Amino acid sequence: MERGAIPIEECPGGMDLRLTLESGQSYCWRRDDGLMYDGDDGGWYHTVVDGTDPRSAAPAGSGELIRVRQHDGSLEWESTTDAVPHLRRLLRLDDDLDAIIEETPDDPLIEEAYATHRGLRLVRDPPFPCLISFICSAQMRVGRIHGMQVTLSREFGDTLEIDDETYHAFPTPEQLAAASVEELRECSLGYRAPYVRETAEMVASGERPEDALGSAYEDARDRLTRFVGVGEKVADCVLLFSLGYLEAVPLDTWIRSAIEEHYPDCDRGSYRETSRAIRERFGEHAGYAQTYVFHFLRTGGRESEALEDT
DNA sequence: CGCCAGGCTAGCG
DNA sequence: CGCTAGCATGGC
Repeated sequence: MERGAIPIEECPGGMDLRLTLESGQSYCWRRDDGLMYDGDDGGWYHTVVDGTDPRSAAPAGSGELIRVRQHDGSLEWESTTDAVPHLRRLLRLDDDLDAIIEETPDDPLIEEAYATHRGLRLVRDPPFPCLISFICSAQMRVGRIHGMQVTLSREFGDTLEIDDETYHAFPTPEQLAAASVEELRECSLGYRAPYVRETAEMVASGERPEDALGSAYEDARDRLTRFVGVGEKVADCVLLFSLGYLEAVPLDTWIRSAIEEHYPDCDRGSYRETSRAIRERFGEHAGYAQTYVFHFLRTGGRESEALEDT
């Protein structure tokens, strides 16, 4: 495997890998020890990325393994390829956190969240895994959403054998579309199983989530809701955590309670209008403020400690 | 046991 | 349009 390191100084505004990968925005990374939300700084995370153009008829098993940990002032990586461009893309290492925080409107809750979890970056997950993982997220806890993605990868994804270790890629649309609803239910998907299957079929037949790119924000959100199991909230998650719409603010139960408590004037009844009001309040990079506030509220304002298991 | 979790769909008025 | 019942599953 190739190896390398990216100094944290090259990440404007800093970087906290554990916060970034365990704050409930990405379900595309695994800890080596199999546990999320536990363990010390310095642990290794890994993911498998497409090694080929997704539009080509790629042969199975063409994925690239990327392993990374934060250690000694840098992001150390090991990979079957040059991981640097992948890490820059997936972890948004070029985002200037200082500038983003500076441009955010003055607000006590946002400022406390930024101060507590400094170094948390948004992610740029691959579109299909992001879409499926947030379809699975409906009425589900963060730890279990992660477990569902692990199971889906193990049951339906390609297998990579590297240095006597076994890694699983997230299943392709074709692989998930070929699964039966019963098989998906056995992965503890519950009533989300038919949603996942039907959406996988749609993507396999050519309607891809990344086709929303280029549309204005609300048009892109409307477009994503064509997928089965995708409403406005899940669409916002895909826009923010995969497609780079940094103004998206997913209105989940935590943010709704924050609106009720801290921004009651932003509650306009409908999702669309409340979304407009809170985006106006949070500024140009509203999605960054949302992600910090979400994690801050979900962890009860604590700086860092073990949260949930599985 | 009841309640809740990064909600959505279908069916109603 | 808006409103709501029903929906699987597991942890506390």
